[in-house]
Amino acid sequence: MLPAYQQVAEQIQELIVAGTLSVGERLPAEGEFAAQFGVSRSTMREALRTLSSQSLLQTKRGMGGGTFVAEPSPDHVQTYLERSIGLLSGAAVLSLDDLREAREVLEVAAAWFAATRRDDDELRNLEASLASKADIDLGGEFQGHHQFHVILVRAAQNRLIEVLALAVFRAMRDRRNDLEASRSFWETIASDHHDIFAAVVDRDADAAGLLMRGHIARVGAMIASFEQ
Amino acid sequence: MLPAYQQVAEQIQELIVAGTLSVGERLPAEGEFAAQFGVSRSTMREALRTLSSQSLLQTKRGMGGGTFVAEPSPDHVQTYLERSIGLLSGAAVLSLDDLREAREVLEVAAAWFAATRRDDDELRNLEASLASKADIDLGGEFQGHHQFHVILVRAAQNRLIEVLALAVFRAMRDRRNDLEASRSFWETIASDHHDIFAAVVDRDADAAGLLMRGHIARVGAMIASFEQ
DNA sequence: TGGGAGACAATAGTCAGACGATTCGGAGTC
DNA sequence: GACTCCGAATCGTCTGACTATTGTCTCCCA
Repeated sequence: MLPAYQQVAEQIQELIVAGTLSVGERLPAEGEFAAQFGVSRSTMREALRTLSSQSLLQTKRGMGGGTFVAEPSPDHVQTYLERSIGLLSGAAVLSLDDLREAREVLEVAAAWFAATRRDDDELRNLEASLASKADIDLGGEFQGHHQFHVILVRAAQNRLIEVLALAVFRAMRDRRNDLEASRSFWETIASDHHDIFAAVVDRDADAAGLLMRGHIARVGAMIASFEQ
Repeated sequence: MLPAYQQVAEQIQELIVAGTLSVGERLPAEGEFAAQFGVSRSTMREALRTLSSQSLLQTKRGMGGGTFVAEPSPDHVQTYLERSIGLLSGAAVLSLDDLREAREVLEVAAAWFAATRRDDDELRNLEASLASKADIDLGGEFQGHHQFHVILVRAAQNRLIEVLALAVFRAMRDRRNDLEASRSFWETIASDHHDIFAAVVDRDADAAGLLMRGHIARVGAMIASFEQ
């Protein structure tokens, strides 16, 4: 027998997923809603917490407050996914190779689409994230190194690929963050980014994809060697 | 000011993500734990519900029960992702093209890896999911049509790509399920699956990838035409 | 007449305490 | 030896009260 709060949560979730409750709609006040389901207010609150934490609901306090059906948000999904991949990776359910392959698949495609679809704004932002010789000289790691990937993936103009790619990318970055990267690591990255950028400028999708593939393979190999 | 249950939940989540609390570890009983954080038991329970619903914690009733740090599970992530993509798609945050492209990217890669890595067991299962002439004659839709993709993606031997690909695939399938598919739709699918299967048998990764790309493009186009 | 202060109302958030339900293990019995 | 019963630990549920937050309305005063 499932606990009541879980049964209630499932019923409400079905109403949301099926669209019976529409986005932005306000649910009855906790006490009233609890009565409708034949449970106490505390049980109802536990059910509501369950759904709020999954970004299906949203609560506001005070007069005119209440519980509302939340608008689906790619950002929430990305955050959740990033954390989950991090945990799975930490628990060795996912190997570094799993992450590297997934990242390659997603970001190669993103590079390909970006080369096809980029506009001038994105091109400017992309260029700004490239490392100059001086940045590298300062100490190795440069500020734009992750920004480059973020902008590139967004330029692909596919919100789903963006969410998946960035979640994998960030999870992989967090895994590397504990490690000491050499200066040549950063020089390789900076050089790769320049090449990819050039291909995107030329709208050469195949080249952009191939260069991204090589880039991720190199970065993956270096991270793997650090972990030894 | 964030509610207390949310603050407490965040603190506990940090302990889990940072690994201070390790997988399988048992937390203090609710009352005791609440006292440690200086809140009431109800507030602590709301915090725990928040984390349980994200599969970070797991509770067991009865003697020897309690609250435990849950083992990260790809299945939970896949379920959550599938539902989220469905909601985003329903709310028009993601277009059918977004889904189709993401699916193409992931499943083409999966087909490529599967052709390289498949073993004999997977080959047998894959063959069993192919439609016979008789299946099609019966009424169009055949049982194995989604099973084929599931087995193929698993044969790619990358749990992360599997989770992402199946979530996208299932979200797209649910979107189609409301529609009436013609008989030629199913015949095309059956024929494509046969071709892909042959390439996987031959360990011809490039062919498998190309055929899968064509397959998904065709299916996507047909779904798009139904939605008109 | 305009605006600010303050009361009011509706709502979620928090608390305390009690009792019920579930589960495990061990004692006792047939 | 197996079955039954009992007790303890824990989560699950309920009740009722109080607090905090926030939007609105009213009233008074400049």
